Amino acid sequence: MPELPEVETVANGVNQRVRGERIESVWLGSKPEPFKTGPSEMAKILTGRRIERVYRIGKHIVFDLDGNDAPQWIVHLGMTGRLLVSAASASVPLHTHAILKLTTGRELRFVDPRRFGRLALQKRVNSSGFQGPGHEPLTISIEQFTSLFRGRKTTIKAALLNQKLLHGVGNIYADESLFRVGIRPTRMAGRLTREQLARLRSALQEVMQHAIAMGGSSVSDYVDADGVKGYFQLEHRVYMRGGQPCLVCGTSIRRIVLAGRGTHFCPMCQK
DNA sequence: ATACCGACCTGTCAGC
DNA sequence: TGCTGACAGGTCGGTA
Repeated sequence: MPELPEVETVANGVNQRVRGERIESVWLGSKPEPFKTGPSEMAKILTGRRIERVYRIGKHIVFDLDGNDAPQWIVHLGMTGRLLVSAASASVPLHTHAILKLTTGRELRFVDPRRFGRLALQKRVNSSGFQGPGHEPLTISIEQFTSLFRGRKTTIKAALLNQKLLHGVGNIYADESLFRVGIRPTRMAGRLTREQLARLRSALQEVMQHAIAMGGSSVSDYVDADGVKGYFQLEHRVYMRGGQPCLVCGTSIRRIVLAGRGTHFCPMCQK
């Protein structure tokens, strides 16, 4: 489900609702567990901690916890993960894998039907926290951005999805940003000009900032921390519009499979 | 080192 | 109505 704008929306929403609260008790269920750390160890470490801050790095949601040498709690939503702040009396959805009971009586719940999501504890190294695998798309400089793709013998679509280069870009925003700059997803990343890459960086940042402002894209079951849908899916110009007319020129939008993912583009507008 | 491909899961929808 | 297959926003491990 979630890419950078959706994860940002969820992280901000959770931060506003649970920042400063203490974790009273922890329930971790389901098998096989979507946990990198063993569930009993994770529950033990989380219990009693105060949540100091919740924020996004790449597609990861990072929980800063109080206490000396406290690890960070990392949540990855996978494709269908949700992180909800609910009243304890609210019914527990199917596929709930974790419940953190907070001192205010509310619960932080992790729900994930497809179980592609992951929960992990991350030790701080030299007091520096979780860094993520790649560069942050919203703040990367033009210089850094263009150097990421230099000499790369793969398609620009695959390169955009590679989390070790940029983290946070997923299938929707890769397709949407490439459409907005008129670049075909099949183009070799290393063959793009510096000028094209500079425009791609701007388009990626604009489309993601716009999506954050609209609460993310709700394509199937994405919702924020209150269970509210985003609206950016109404702004999609190519994603999931295969066979429909291009909004700019009217040509039928093509859908192909690239890097194992559904890929959408306008054969007229994108060269 | 780098890149492709299938696997991991469940749910939904189109087509028969 | 009910079955089957294709597809879904992500990542990982094995293989080339």
